[in-house]
Amino acid sequence: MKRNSRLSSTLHILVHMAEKPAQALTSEQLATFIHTNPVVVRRTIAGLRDAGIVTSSRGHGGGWLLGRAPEDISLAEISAALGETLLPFSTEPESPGCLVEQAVIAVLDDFRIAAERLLQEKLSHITLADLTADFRRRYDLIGVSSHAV
Amino acid sequence: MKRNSRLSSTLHILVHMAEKPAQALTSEQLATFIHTNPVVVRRTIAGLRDAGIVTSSRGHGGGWLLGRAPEDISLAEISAALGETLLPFSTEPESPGCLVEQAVIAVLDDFRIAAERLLQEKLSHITLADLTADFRRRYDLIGVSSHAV
DNA sequence: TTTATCGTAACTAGTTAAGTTACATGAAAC
DNA sequence: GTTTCATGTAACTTAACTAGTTACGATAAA
Repeated sequence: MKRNSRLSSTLHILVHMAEKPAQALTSEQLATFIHTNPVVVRRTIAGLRDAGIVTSSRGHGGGWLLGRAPEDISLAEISAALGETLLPFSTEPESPGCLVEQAVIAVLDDFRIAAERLLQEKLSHITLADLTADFRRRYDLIGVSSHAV
Repeated sequence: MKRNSRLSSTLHILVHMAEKPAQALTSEQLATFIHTNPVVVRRTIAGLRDAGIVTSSRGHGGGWLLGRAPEDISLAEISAALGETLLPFSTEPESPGCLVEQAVIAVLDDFRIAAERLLQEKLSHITLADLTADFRRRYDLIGVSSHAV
């Protein structure tokens, strides 16, 4: 799993879970999907469990399941549950008392807050169901072309 | 200079330059503003010179000057010149051929492109002049309160 | 009781970016 | 023309972050 691909890796995992809604998938299985380690998976999606997006169960036959219907899981929630920051730049003061810095931070913070709200709004309209639908389309296309050839 | 604060540090520097439009400021001076090393400054704002946002001159009396009026320098240009990525997540394929991944990347890429355009648009409306104006307001406020006390 | 699974702490390794040193290049001042 | 002051840049060091790994306790089904 590369740097900065936690969101896409997590979505990858979730689509697989959505495709097998009745079957608990183990961290081991999920890890193979994104070519990584089971512990990394558990660590990465621990936040999703806390947010109710997925559930986990221990012991024999245990594993991971979606916590609710794919239509009710938005990318905004997933991103937030991962603790991802939408905008990469920081606005932490480094020279408290410097008026120039204060002005810079004020303007940048205004932008950051507005931008974050905007991105969150956009992400809240994309659901896991949209992703599975897109996957299904691709899957069916391959099927058709296989028949054709 | 902390991680991820290249944009705000650079803006800090630029406001100082805008406040002394006739005086070439050395990397040494700029470095003290943001508590770092002259070489780090040169490296950081090298891209701004290539973009014409600032100019530099060597030798005795040399240093850095704004390349044009603060009203004509937008945060969008500055951010771009720094090589900053507005959105932090990657959409690089890691399992080419996996339809799930393709679906995830497709949806995420659509979002990323739209979001980037949106952020850039917003940033293009904020200029260095806005920052200096904000600084001036704060500066004058302090002055007034000093008089009052 | 055994086996399969998650939860989590602790450590290792790889990557990135800042910080630093060193020196060549260029331009003004004397 | 020599000295001084600046940038440009390569090369190295250091610090921080994060993925990856190992280990083991807790839990639940067979």
